[in-house]
Amino acid sequence: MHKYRTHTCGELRGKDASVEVRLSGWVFRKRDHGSLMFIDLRDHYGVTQVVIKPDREFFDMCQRLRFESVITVTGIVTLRSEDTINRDLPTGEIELVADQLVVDCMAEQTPIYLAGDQDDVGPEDLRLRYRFLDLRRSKMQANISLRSSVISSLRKRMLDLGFNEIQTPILTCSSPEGARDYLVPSRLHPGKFYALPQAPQLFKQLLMVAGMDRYFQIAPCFRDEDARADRSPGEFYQLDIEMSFVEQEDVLTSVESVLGGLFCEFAKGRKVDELPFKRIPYREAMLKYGSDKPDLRIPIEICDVSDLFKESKFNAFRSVVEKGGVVRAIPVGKIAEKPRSFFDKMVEFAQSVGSKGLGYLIWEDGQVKGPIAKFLSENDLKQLAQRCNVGSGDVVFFVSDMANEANRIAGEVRVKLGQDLDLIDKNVFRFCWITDFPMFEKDDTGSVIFSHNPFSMPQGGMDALEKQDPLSILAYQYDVVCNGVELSSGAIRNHKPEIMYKAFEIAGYSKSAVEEKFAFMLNAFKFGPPPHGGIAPGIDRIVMLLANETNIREVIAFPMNQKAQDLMMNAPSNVSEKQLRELHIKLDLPKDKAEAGI
RNA sequence: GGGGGCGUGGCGCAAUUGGUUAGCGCAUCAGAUUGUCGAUCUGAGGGUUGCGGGUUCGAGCCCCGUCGCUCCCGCCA
Repeated sequence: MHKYRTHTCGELRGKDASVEVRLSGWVFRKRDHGSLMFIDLRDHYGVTQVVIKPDREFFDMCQRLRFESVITVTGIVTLRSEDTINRDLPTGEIELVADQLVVDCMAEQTPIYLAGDQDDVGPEDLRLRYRFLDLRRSKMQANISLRSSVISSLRKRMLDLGFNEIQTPILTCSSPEGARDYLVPSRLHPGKFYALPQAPQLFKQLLMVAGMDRYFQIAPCFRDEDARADRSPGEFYQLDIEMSFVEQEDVLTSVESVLGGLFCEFAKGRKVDELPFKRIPYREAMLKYGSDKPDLRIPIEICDVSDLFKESKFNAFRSVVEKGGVVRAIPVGKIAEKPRSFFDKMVEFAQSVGSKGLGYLIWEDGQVKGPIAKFLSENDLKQLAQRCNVGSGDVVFFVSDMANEANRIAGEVRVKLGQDLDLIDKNVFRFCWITDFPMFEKDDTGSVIFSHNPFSMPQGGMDALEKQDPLSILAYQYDVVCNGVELSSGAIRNHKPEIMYKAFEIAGYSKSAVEEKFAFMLNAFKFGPPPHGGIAPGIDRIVMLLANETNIREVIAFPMNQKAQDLMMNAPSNVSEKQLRELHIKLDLPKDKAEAGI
C-alpha cells in the first residue's frame, strides 16, 4: 500500500464499504467522546469522518491532536447505520474506522480559526499574512480551483477560434503614457531601467504588424497605481486579445462568444444573457444609466426632462437649465406607499454623493404629491408622467445639475434605489457593450485631451479629425460590462501614422513630441501594418463575478493588500548594500521615510 | 495626495456612552463523557484596551499626535 493516501477525502461512497483504504489529510474537526472519537479528515477534495475506537493504542495520542495537524489513517470503509448518516456530507454514507494512524505533522495552534463558519473569517491582514492557512478554507479552495478552470476554458475557447497564444516580454521598457510603471534596474547597463508591462499593448500590436493575425495571452500586467475592492494593486491578469483585418463588430462578436460561452459553462444555475449582447452607445449609457458601466439588472432607466422644467415655475431646476444644465428623471414603479423616511433617506443619499438636492413626485390616488408638486402645473405633470411612463403608484426622482454631474448623481441614485428596493436579480449575468466612446474631452482648464485611449481609431478617420468639432468625434472603442462591472476595454487601433499625428495634434502634441514618444510604434507602422483591433478582459474580475465575490482578493491565491504589500512574503522589502552597489543605486529618501536597516 | 470607518487576550465581539477588579463566545490547557458531525458538560490559564501625549478625582470611552488595516475620491491611456 502507498505510504500516504489511496483515496482522497472526498471520494469514498457506500459502494466502497468494507474495502481497506488509506486517507491523508488535515484534522479539520474533532469530537471526543472519551471512549470514542470522531475526526473529520479534510483535504482539497472533501471531508471524511474517521472513527477512533477506544481499544486503539493511538487513542490517547489522538486526544492531544491539534486542529490542522496532518495525519494518515488506514482502516476499513464502513457503512454508517441509517440514523448516523450525514446527508450534508458527500461522504456521509460511510466512515473510516481507524486501524493505523500516523501523525505526519503536528500543527501549532493556528492564528486563524478554520473549523468554524466558512463566512466567519478574521481580519484581512491576518488572512493575508497566513494566506497558506486561509487558502485551506473550502470557499478559497473552490475560488482558486474555479480560477484554474476558467483560465483553462478561456484558453481552449481562444485556441478553438484559431488564436495563437504568444508570450511577450515581462522585462520591457517604460511607456510614456498611462499608468505608473514598475521599474527594474539593469545590472549590465548601469543607470538604466526595465519596466514591467502595464499591458502587452505595444507587443500585441507589433504581433499584428508581424502578421501573426490572431493573438491571445493570459497576460500578467503591472501598474503602480492604487487599489480598489475590484482592482488589485500592482499586478493582475488579463485575457489579452488582438486581431487583424477586423472591424469593431468582428471583435465584439468573437469576444462575446467566448465570454458568453464561458459564463454559461460556469453559471451554476444562474442565467446568462443570450448573444449578441446589447450594444449601448456611450452617450446613451450616460443618459439612461448615468454610468459607462451600467448594472442592467436594475430595471430603472433615467430620462431627460430638462425641456419640461425650462418653462416651469420651479426656480431651482429652471435656473439650472437656463445656465445650460439639465434635469434628469429617475422613474420607479410601485413605491408610492413607501414611508416618508424612505424618501428622506434617498434625499440624504443624493446629497452625500454631491447633489444639491433630490426632488420627487408621487403619483397616488389620482393625485400627484411630493415637495416639488406645488410648483408644477397640471400640464407639466401630465407631460412628465408621459415622458417617464408612470402612473398611479409610481414615483419619479429628479436630479438637476450640469450634464456630467447630473448623470453621475442620477446614476448613483439609480443604483442605490436598485439596492435598497431589492431590484437586483442575483441569479443573472447581464452583459452589454458600451460603444462609441468620445475620442476627446475637455480637461479642467478647457484644453482638449484624449478621453480614453489615444491609439484608438477615430470614427470617420482623417476626415473627421480635419472637419469635425473634436468633442463630437467618436472612437472605435468599446467596453464590455457585466452586472455593473467593467470587464474590459478595447479598440480598433489607429494604424495610420498620419491619422495618429493629427489626433495627437488635436490633443496638443507636436509632431516631434509624438515622434519622440512613440518612435517604435510609428517606425513599425511605416512597414505595412494591417488594420487591427483587440480587447483585454480582466481574468480576476471574471472569476470574481463567477465566484460571486465583491473583493478581488478572494479569487487571487496570493494577493497584495491595498497598499501593494505582500504581508506574507514581506514585499516590498529592503535590499542589501551589496545589491544596491552592484546596480550603482544610492537611496535618497525623504526624512520621514528614511528607515535604517538595509 | 484627500475623505470616511475600524483598532480591546490567539480569533470574533461586549463594556449601560467618563465611574468598582475590562466581560462573553470560540480556541488553548486539565478533567468527565461510546454515535457525534461547528458534539456536550465542569474547571483553569491567558489583557500595558495599537503606540505617544493631554484633559480629569477617575479614560477602553473625550482631545491632540502617530502607526496599522479597510472602503471611497484622485489615479488606473
